[in-house]
Amino acid sequence: MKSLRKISQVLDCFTPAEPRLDLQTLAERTGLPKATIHRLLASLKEIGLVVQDGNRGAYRLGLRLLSLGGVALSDLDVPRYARKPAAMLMNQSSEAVHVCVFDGQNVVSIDRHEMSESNNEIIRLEREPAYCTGTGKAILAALPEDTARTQLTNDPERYTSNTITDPKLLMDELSKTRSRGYSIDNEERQYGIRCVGAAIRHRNKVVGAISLTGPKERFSDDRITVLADLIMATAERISLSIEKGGGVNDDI
Amino acid sequence: MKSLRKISQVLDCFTPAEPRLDLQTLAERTGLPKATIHRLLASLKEIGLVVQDGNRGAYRLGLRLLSLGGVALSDLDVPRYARKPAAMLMNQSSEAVHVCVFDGQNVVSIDRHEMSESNNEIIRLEREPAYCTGTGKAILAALPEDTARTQLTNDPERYTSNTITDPKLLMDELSKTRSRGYSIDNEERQYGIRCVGAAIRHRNKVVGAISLTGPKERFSDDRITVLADLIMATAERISLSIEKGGGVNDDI
DNA sequence: GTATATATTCCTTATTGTGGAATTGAGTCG
DNA sequence: CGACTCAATTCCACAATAAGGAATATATAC
Repeated sequence: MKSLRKISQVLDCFTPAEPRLDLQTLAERTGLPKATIHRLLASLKEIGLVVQDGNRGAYRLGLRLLSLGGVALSDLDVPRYARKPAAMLMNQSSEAVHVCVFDGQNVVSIDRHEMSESNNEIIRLEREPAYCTGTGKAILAALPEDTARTQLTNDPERYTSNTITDPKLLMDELSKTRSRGYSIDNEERQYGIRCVGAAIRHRNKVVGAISLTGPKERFSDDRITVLADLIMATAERISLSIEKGGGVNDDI
Repeated sequence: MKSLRKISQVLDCFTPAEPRLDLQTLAERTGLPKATIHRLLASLKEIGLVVQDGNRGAYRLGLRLLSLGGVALSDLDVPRYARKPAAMLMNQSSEAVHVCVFDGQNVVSIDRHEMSESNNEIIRLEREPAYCTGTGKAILAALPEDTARTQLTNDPERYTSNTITDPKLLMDELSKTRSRGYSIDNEERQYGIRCVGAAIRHRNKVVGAISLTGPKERFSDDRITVLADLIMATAERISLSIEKGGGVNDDI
């Protein structure tokens, strides 16, 4: 179904940074003719995946996507079982905790626990790039090698000078991560920010990951070793409780 | 685009209660031939909106929907501005608070504040039926009459003996809600549960709603009057802060 | 009031989706 | 272990449907 691939391209143009786009921009970004995009958008509007401001205004994604996403999420065990251990981990470490789910294709951040209750940011249901985040790398490392390689096909974007973009080096990094048991993000996504992450498993398959994030000043190599133990213990506890909880879900 | 309508039908089959469906079930529910659905699912799988267990297993919605939903949500002001007032409202009333957003088509519950920190349930990003919930009715009542009528086309499902399913009666109920300034859900969605709700506006357009929910024992008619004042004040405060916050979003 | 930029509609062609029927594969029971 | 059953998957001839260049309508700027 060729048109669906076009639709996918169109949907991908919308990002949290640019949630509203006009026809022209969409045409430029996708390289598709305006008439085509217009028709696609009209159809997407009809089924509620896209909403248009006013009658001739900008287009944006519809909330139906959110409720459908809620259905996808409700099927997973990770959010349920990770919530409390994640909160505990935050208290133990005094650092920000992130929880991600993985359904075999996407790494999505679903929960965040922070010490400062400023918390003026809503939970970000963002798709995280896998190759340069604590959670993402933990997940990639826990995948079978060839699956991981597949995930790395689309060429990685560089965010900082530390971002590992060479697929070969990335595979090496994953193998290091694997033997270590935890992942490290050393300012690969954002300058000044380091992470430690570990995979959450169910029936020997990765279903998510958990990570600690903080400023590099607090995340010295030594402290990372300490945090790594906490993270791995937490990930292990979550994995076990999913297993015991009879979690029949997350079966990828 | 005819196939997109079919895709919409397929996606709608998935619910939190039944997040995994096999081809046959989908064929029965949609009334479409299996070959057609199979092709649609293959395409949906390709773009990550649907995931399949193993190679021949059940289908379920992909997390890409969640990240796309996150983009849709990130564009709205309500979650940002409603969070704190909602928490305050919970403390004032000692009842559970719900926050919904509305993008002109969908009413989606995005936040919930409860006293009991048992909180073993993740935020439900569920689509709420509009015609029988506190938030939904508040939103419908705040819409222009004809828009509201349009929203009520698809025949309402009956959840309890109190559910108002007759479109005519619903329109009356909305007009009552409008003059009252707040909505009441009197065990219309679930036996034993009552709600009071009020709309959140931006530039004179509804962009969401907030509600208090509780057991009917605690939600006597008298108490509802008291809670209604709280709810309306909170909704008003949120509306104002969106307005002042220069919220350029939520412009429907 | 005119110019310009942008969204929208039109219309013909051939590309693409359609779905009944046949096939393949996975369990299951004797 | 081999036949049976049930569902998922693939095939393919047919026709409906999406494609997209060009024309038109609408909003905004000047």
